[in-house]
Amino acid sequence: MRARLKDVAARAGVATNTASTILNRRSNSWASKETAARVFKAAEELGYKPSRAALGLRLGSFKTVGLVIPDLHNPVYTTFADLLEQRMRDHGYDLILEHSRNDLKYEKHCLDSIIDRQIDAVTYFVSDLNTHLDFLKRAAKTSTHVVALTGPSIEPFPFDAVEMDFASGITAAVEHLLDLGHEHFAFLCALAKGQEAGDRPNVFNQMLKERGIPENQNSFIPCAHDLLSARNTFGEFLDGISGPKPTALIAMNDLTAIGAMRAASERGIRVPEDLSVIGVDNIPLGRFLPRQLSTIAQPLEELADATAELMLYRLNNDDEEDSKPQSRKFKAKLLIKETTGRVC
Amino acid sequence: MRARLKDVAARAGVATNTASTILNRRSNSWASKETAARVFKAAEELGYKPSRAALGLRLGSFKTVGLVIPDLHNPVYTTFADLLEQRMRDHGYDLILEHSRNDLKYEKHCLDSIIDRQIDAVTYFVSDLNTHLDFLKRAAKTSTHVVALTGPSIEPFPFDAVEMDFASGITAAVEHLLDLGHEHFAFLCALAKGQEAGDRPNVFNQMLKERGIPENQNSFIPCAHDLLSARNTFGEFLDGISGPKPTALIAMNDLTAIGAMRAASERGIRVPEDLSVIGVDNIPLGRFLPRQLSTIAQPLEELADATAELMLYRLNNDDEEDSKPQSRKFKAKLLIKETTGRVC
DNA sequence: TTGTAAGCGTTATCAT
DNA sequence: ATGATAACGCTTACAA
Repeated sequence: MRARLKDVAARAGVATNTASTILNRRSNSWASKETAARVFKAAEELGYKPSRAALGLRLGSFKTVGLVIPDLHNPVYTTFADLLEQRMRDHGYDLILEHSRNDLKYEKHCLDSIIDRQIDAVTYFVSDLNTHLDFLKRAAKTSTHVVALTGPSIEPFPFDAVEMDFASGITAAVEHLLDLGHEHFAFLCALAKGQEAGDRPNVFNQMLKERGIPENQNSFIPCAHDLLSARNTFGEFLDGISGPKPTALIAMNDLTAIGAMRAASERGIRVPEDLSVIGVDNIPLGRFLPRQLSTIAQPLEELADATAELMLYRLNNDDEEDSKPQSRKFKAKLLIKETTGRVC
Repeated sequence: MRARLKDVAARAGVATNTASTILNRRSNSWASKETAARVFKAAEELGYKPSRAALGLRLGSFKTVGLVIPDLHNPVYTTFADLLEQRMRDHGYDLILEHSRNDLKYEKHCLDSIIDRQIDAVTYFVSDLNTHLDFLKRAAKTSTHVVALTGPSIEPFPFDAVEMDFASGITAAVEHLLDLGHEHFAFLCALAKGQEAGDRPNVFNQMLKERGIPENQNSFIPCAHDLLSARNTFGEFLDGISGPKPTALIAMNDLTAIGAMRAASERGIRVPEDLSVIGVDNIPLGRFLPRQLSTIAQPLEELADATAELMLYRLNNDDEEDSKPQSRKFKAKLLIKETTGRVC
């Protein structure tokens, strides 16, 4: 059987609590060096590890934070998870990773599971604010700290948030494509299951209209988050198109950009000669494709830093519940690589 | 504050243990429908969730299993993790995912952390058997069940194992390349930090020698697991080579194959015209590259099935500690796609 | 310096 | 049918 503190104490010939005090190097321990040494030795010999269950029960915390990502297979999220884990571990917290499979229903399940576990804090990518406002409130009730990873909000966000603004990056991308002479655009938008496109098409159309491109020269193509869906959706779009094909594609994430490029290549469409492609995320993989993927980059390290910082602040100031929600804002940057070119 | 069972009982006007019995639908509960309904209602209203900490302490288990993967950024592992998670969740177990960053030292840390958490069972990719034989023994002591994901072992493996045999797949790959007329081979081998190449080069040389290719026409190139290392290592190899360049490359995993192909493309070497490439793993991504990646495929779903099955068997038969270790064996299969071709 | 005892939230045993 | 009570392993006053 697993060794308990009691066993360690017995073997060292002290009382249980004495062993506890010594092992935790509590300041009120005036135990003799000798005694302390005996206890450490006993713990070592027995391979003693404190029971997380007992610790959790007694201390009311597992020293663990949660991260819910939409997609375990998208490198942008695993990269972020990795970064955040390192930062939290440096401060003595474990990170539990859940993934919601790009499904709003399942996301709710993940968040519930996080709360169940009495995790100290959670951070997650907010796909739809309304859907989760009730979660945020419930989390607040069980005193689970939340840091939301979200788009920019106009009103002050009612919870701690790391806000990522893609708008300027997308605008820069469009303007860069216009400079290259492109006039026919496609916009591939990865949507979670159960998520609506919302006003994204309008935003896109509006942006182009302001720059002299009429609405009938733009195509808004909703698809799922995975490679296969991107390939199929964009492929079917290409096959079904009647007028002139788009010469420029902006994909809402790098992974779908890769899927779309495959669909193009299957149809003899060359990138970037026939089609310029810009993704979003700047996943490491993008730099290792035969053509390095042009992309709108998220500053992942800074996002992880900010997230860790906000979490740790709450974790360390558990008392001051009333303090104002904080937010950190970041902007995406256009990164031109090898999948964009002048229109032929 | 979070609602406790005591609160639910109070609100329903019953004793704590009665509430427990009812909520868990224990068979000895002869509670009246009325009482039961009241308890369920109270639990609902209070948003009652049992405390994992208390449950863990009382039941001695968290109904959780662990999976340690070498690399969170390699789709083959996240795919496996996803599959295993689904299967375990179907049987009421949560999956905790750790990644050891392809570092033998850190892997040990991960495994320790798993044991610490009083997790019921753990499965992990054995990179080096000797390094971890002591872990396996220690796990046995704390009655943490282990299923090892490992290469084929000659002697019966002393623990439950899912054995993956790549040898026949690699042989098939070599023979296929020979059929295509290749005579100069490179072998890119991803090694974990702290891991030795062992007899891999010899196995490789021997296999080719038996088929008429002298040793000086083979290159064994060790590298790390990541894209960047693969690109740099293979790039430097290409730059430094004096005699004829290899026309065939077998990379020990798809990710490094992608990195190596990038290095080739940067040097104007075309795939497959100038260089045939075969990876290992059959990651989904491989099918969405401009050239679909030829690969040696692991049957991931079957591996996940087998792993889940072995784990669940131990979990459900906690008593029969003495029963023999079991193993399930699988073979990799060659999958020819678009990155292999006749030598020009 | 060390020991005693209470308590964290739950389940299980035994009375009632 | 239901209720007291002990126990899981640990920390932390407080007493000695």
